[in-house]
Amino acid sequence: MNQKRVIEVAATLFLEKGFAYTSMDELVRVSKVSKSNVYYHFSDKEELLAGVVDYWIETYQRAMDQILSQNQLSVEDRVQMFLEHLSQGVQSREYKGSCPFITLYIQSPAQATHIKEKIGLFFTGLQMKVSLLLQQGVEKGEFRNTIHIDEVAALFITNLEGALFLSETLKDATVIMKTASQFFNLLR
Amino acid sequence: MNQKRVIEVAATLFLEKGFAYTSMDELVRVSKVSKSNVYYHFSDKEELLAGVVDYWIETYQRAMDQILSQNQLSVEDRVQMFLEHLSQGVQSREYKGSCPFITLYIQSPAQATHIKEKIGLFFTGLQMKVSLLLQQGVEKGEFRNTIHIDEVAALFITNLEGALFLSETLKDATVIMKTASQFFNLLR
DNA sequence: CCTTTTTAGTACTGTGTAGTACTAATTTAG
DNA sequence: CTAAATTAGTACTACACAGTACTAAAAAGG
Repeated sequence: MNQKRVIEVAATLFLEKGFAYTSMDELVRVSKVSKSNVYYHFSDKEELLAGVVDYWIETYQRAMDQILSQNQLSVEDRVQMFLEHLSQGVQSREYKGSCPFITLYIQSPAQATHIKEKIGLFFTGLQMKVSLLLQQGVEKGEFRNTIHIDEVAALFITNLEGALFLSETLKDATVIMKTASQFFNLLR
Repeated sequence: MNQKRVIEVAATLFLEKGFAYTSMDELVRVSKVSKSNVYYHFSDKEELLAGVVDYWIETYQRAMDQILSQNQLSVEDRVQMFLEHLSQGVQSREYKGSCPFITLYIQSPAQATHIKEKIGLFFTGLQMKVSLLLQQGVEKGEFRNTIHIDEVAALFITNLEGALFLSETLKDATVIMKTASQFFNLLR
């Protein structure tokens, strides 16, 4: 079970200090798992990074599935609940690594192509989920039926990612909720 | 004039390989400027990074001022011209460092607070410029006059930054134009 | 022409850090 | 009970890389 612990510690260290600026020695110190044991589970630092990416993907996937499937609520309410959840995470990390995927993607070494691909796949999957949500919203009459679902879904995601990043640079998590509510405003 | 050359070479190396993954030795090799001369102009690597950030800020500021001030064109046309320009840059760098500011911000060492602040200021300045543009668009009747200028300006920027990042992960620059045109669609 | 600035070259230092080697204890599970 | 998996500890290696020291030649500028 040390493997899990190492990943969890690395997951926050990589966000708060950066992948390149986090040494294996520090990971050992913070996680209190012996170095030999760390290398027993992960052949090198890059493999650990891959594990961390998987960790964040699973974490976010779980949170999304849990919140977004509450079909009794309006689409906008569900999305806002999820964004509130994200917003909390950003603040609890003190605006470091606001979006784990942006942070890890950009900090991955150039040769770690499989990691970048993994993150790319996550976003294409995300796009499909958002499309389904918008579809629901249109059917329920929440949004006008003249919108182009897939394109607007892409717009939602670009806005979300940009909002997460800007919340970090501006140290202000409210942009996440504010820009989203403007977005929904424009869909009515 | 070697100072300028060093900055220009570093500006692209830092985007394409990453700040932490670009060694001063490689910079010396590529720029063909002697190491002693590099350190004559920049006291350390972080100061060079600051210079690179300034370089990108000036570059983008110039491009924006030049394109966005063509008042005879519609707001949407001007913005689309600018985005086309950005899109070219992304493709010419082969989807590495799509948005220089995201890339440099996230790759800066945690203690480089002045660099992060500089980028934060750039974005607040950008927000004001976009607000003015939207104002113009409303006055010209391009956009409906019920929109909340400042909040929608924020939405535009978050979308733009997100689109730049996603274009990198998806290796598809068209999201930049596509999401922007959806955005303008929603403003009419 | 003389002073200051900019440039080059070469060799070097020191340190941070990823990863290894090896032994041995402890835990898990069949 | 036994074999395999997991964990710890300690010491070590090898190397990349930021930054320095020093000398000296060009260039620029007044």
